Amino acid sequence: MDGIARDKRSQILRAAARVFSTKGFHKAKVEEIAAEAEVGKGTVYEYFSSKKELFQEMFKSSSMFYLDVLERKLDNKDSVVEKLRQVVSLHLNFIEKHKDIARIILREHMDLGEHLTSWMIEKQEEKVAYIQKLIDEGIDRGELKVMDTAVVARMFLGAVAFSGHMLFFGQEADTEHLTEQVMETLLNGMAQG
Amino acid sequence: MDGIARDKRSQILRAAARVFSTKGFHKAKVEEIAAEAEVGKGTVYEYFSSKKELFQEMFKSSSMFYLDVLERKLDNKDSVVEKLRQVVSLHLNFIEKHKDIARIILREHMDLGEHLTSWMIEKQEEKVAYIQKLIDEGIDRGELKVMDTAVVARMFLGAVAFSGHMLFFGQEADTEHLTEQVMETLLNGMAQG
Amino acid sequence: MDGIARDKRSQILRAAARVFSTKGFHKAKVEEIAAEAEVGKGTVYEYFSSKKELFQEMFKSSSMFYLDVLERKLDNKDSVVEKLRQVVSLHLNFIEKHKDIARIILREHMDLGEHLTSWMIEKQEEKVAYIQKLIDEGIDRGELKVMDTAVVARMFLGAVAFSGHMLFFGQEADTEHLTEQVMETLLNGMAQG
Amino acid sequence: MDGIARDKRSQILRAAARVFSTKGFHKAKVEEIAAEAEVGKGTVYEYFSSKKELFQEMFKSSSMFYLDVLERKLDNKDSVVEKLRQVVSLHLNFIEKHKDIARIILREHMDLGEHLTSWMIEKQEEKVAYIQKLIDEGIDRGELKVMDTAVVARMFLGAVAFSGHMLFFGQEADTEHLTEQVMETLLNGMAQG
DNA sequence: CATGAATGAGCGTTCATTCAT
DNA sequence: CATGAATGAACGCTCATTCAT
Repeated sequence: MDGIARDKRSQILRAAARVFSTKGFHKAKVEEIAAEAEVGKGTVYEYFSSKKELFQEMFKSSSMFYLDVLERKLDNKDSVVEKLRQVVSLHLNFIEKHKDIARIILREHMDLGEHLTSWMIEKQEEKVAYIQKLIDEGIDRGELKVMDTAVVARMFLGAVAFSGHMLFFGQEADTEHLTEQVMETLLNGMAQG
Repeated sequence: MDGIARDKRSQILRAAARVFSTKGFHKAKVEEIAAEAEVGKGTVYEYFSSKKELFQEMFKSSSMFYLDVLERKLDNKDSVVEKLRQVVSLHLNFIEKHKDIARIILREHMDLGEHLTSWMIEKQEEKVAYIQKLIDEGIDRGELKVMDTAVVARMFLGAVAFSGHMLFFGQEADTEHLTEQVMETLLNGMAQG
Repeated sequence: MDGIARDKRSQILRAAARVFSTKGFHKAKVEEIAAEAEVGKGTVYEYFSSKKELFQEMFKSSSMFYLDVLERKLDNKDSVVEKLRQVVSLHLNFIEKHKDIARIILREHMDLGEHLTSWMIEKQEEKVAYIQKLIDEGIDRGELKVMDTAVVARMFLGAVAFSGHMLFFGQEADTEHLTEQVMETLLNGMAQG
Repeated sequence: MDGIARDKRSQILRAAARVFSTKGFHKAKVEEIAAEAEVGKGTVYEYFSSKKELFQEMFKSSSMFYLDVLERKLDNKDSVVEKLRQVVSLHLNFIEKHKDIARIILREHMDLGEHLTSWMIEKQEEKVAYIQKLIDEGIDRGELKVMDTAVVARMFLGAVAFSGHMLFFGQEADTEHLTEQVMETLLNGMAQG
């Protein structure tokens, strides 16, 4: 009655992550999530007022976890380049380890109604802002070139996000190597000479 | 009796693009698409056997148009770098001009049932393959460094796709400038010196 | 433009018989009947005001044809027993030759809305009345026993109708032999001695 | 909370019997059956996966009930003639008491899609086989004449089924008397002397 | 708190019927 | 007369949400 199960709420949250990531928001049935969580259908509504809220909460707690790990690890890095490398590495390792949740984060552009979408766009913009701040810092320190950081921050995230697809579809599954490839290309470019 | 209305099929296709891009697949009602196209609900089913097929056809014709323009413009370019620049430029201009359709293409990672999703992933992988081929060619010609082209092709597309978000959310709306920024960063990297 | 096709009306009627008998009333599509008749869908409505009317007219003309043959053949028979034998024989031969239409007549108890049903019940009661009259005549002539003719007329038709199922499902396909069996049993009963 | 309402499932089944028998399969609306059963539309689908299944289950449980009564009553009869008389009597009494369900069993030749029809034909053929076995037994015991039992079994059922129409349309409503009439005619025939 | 039976709004789809050509 | 493109009323079914126990 404790230990693994801890409390019903996170039990449901974990089940939701599994089901939503497999089926997507619309195809996922509340009943199935309840079954997966080994609780009654009604119990889900004790903790979450709607399917939408359940999704948001699940997404929020996943992201939070993700961002928590990120910020903790980045604090003890000096060089911005190192920090960026950490972002890439963490992102790819996160995907590798939590394919469930990752599938959702990769799908961040999902089609969902009004508030939900705007809330997710907000979340995404937060991430952009975070990276942009990092790049700005890198320019100040002379580590990075002067660039349009708003654009480059988005490119950075896009490049990292799509490179993560390799872990799903590609044969390439070594996150270490993948991180190097991504950083090398982002830092020094594709051009010869 | 001609001109604007042209034929019902493309009338519906255009309405579908507008509605699907605004509401997403699941929230879009067939009835609303019909109303938007100024035809009866039944008429939609004269031309498309299901909502799913309507979506696919709309998506297909949009993509086709996009890829058509792409391939035509790329043929008369010599340098691979120039070709890649064209890819970026066309992508961003396409977004700028067809925000409706673009919203959908940007959402390419949507959650849709079985076949639909797999079909779209296929489409995406085609694009990856196309870019990868281009990069391979660039390496052969000595224009680009030796890289893991599978990874870099994805990064390239991710960087371009996300940079396009600027056109929706950012203040930056000059595609010319945006293209330069993106290419400069991708070719020469972010690192100083 | 003449000869086989004769006129559109009967062309449609024949197609209707084929399609209705194969699919039943509800599963039959007006469009399919039109196609089968090699006319446009709209043309059907030139001759019949609704699907229901088309069905009725088709049924009516089939029954009429059936009853016409019946009455003509019965006039030149003296004995009532001979007349009843003719009824059985004609019924079974009609089934054998026009399986299409027969399938419908066998299904006379179909589920159809209000008027249609009541009209068909009327038709059936007409047949009952006809047989009842025949049996009454037979009793008057001393050929048949005194019986509750209302009941026996129905039994007679029921026995004949169901025996006709043999032609669809059973191995027995010789209508001559079948007629004898049916008449023998109806006339002399099942009981030994 | 018990007694009349018993359980929802049979509540729906009874309502279905009433509505289907009045309107037939196609004209009956699931919503109306739900209303008749005083439950929500969705509740119907808690117990039956489709309208078709609801119909089948209703039909099955009706038939089962009918055949159960039949077989129980027949066991303690010695003479085959008595058994057949019981078949007739039970059939007619069943109709008299359960006009709802009877209307359906009388309509056994209904037009319904694929499986449903074939399943009902099967059911009918079972009944034929049952009667045929009975008649065979009667012949063995010397109670009945030697006849083509496949044909006669069908005739028997047809005669009984159609005689039952009297209870719906005719003035004759005394099942006792009706049974006698039917048996007398079937056993000893219509012919004088 | 926990449950799951009951609910009904909502939507995709069909197809008889109409009518402009 | 003949046509078939266009129409929309109608219905089966799903599933998020509620609430009596």
